[in-house]
Amino acid sequence: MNGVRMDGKLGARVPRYHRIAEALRERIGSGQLAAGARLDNQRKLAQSFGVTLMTLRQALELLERDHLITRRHGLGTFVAAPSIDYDILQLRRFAGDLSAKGEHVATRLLGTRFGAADRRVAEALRLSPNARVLGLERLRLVDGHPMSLQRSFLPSPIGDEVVRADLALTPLHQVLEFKLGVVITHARETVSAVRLGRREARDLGCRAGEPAFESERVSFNAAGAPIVFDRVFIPGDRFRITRELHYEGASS
Amino acid sequence: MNGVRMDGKLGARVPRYHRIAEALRERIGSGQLAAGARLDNQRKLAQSFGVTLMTLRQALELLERDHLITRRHGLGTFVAAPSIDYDILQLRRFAGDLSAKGEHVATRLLGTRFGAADRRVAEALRLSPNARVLGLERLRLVDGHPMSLQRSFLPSPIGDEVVRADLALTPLHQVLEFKLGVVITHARETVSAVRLGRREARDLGCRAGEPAFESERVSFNAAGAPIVFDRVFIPGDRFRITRELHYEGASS
DNA sequence: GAACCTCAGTGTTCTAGAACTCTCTTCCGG
DNA sequence: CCGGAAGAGAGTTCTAGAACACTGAGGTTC
Repeated sequence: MNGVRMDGKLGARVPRYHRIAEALRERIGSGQLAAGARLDNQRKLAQSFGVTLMTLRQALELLERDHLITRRHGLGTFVAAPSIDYDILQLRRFAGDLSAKGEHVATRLLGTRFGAADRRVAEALRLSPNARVLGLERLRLVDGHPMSLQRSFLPSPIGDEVVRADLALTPLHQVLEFKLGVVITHARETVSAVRLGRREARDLGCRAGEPAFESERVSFNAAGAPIVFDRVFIPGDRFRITRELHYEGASS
Repeated sequence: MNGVRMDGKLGARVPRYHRIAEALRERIGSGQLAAGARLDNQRKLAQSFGVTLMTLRQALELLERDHLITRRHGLGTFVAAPSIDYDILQLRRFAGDLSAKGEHVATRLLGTRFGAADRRVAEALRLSPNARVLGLERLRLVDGHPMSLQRSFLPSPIGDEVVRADLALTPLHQVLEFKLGVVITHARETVSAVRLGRREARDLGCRAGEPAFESERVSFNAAGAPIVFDRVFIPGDRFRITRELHYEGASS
């Protein structure tokens, strides 16, 4: 990173197996290798990349660690169903979380609209029912595939400012922080398992009735005032929550 | 050829590099290798275990993935600082310990049975596929209503002991701790959203196809050996995950 | 029909090196 | 005193196999 290797001769000192993994990642990302498809067997792959079996396997190792493929002894190597681990212990935000794993994350703004808050939104934001709020609808894409549908609601004073920013380019939390000086310090999140509604399913490119996570989150600033309410839908086959638990019991 | 242990059929066939990782894990766990200590260099370690560098490195790979060691190019291999995750530790279990909330919780034992481990179970418990495991099926009732269906799997040596206890009366973790001296110190849990199968729905008293949480958990003892695998189903309308998030001054 | 056997295809483990890179220390020339 | 060169010690990448183990399919036997 810092040590800039500009000396042309070596240039790319990326290990062979990294490059192979990259090439395969490409094939998977581009759809050339669809989810569930079986790759060539390892010996063939090794030969086609001109490396040893061991080297190829190192590449597969990388991909498996990222859940891009699964290997099954005696059967073959398969493109994994797209599914993402959300390490619930890491409080990093969604986008940051995934990009840390080397996936390409994009956000598509589906629309913004002022309207009346529904009951849950009003309650969460401590507004009177039917108060005017700004609603944002965004689709998160991971490697080009829809991952989650996010509906955010902001109280109209804040919303008035936010709506002037280019949300297609600037993440919401940056708009809040740098344009409005509002910093989110904590949040409360509730996750439940639901059936996808028709509209949500359409936007997410799957069938209505599919099981999904629904996460409702209220974010607060340091003063404890609610700033934004998010409702996120994530199809169950594209997402997992993992966490580590530590039981202390021993010394008590 | 090399000391292959042909003992019986159970648990044999553990790859060399797994055993080496286990041995090192032991040294680290016992304090023989303190945090921050540098291990022998890889070639020496390989020699002392009587394997090739490549094989030894596979063992180190495992340990690094578990954050037990860190490797630094040009410097050496070090026992990792026990840094990770002090804070958030919600020690309560995901599906357990609802009793903390004052509800009346009961457990009904639906059945116990020895059988062959399925792929996920075998993998999680590090057994060979189709190894014999004890399966327990339990229904958790909160205030008399079915809340969750829990299927637990234990390796047969442990299962043999467990099955003699009166699980209708004694919680599993107590049986493990007081009858077998096995203490669960940590676990890894993965939660996904699924559709309930017919059998599960029947036991839980709801309709097949309903959205539900599925939690898979592997519990480990202090030595890092997997002890029990749990698969829990909870209908989506009966349960929510709630958590508080605190964003530190991370400037990213 | 059920249970067993065998076999081809595929992933997994392991060997015995060789060459390379990275970090730090030491030493030499200025 | 400073700055670079040299070297030692450590991790990393890669080769060219060989032997082993798992899965599923298709026969064979009872």
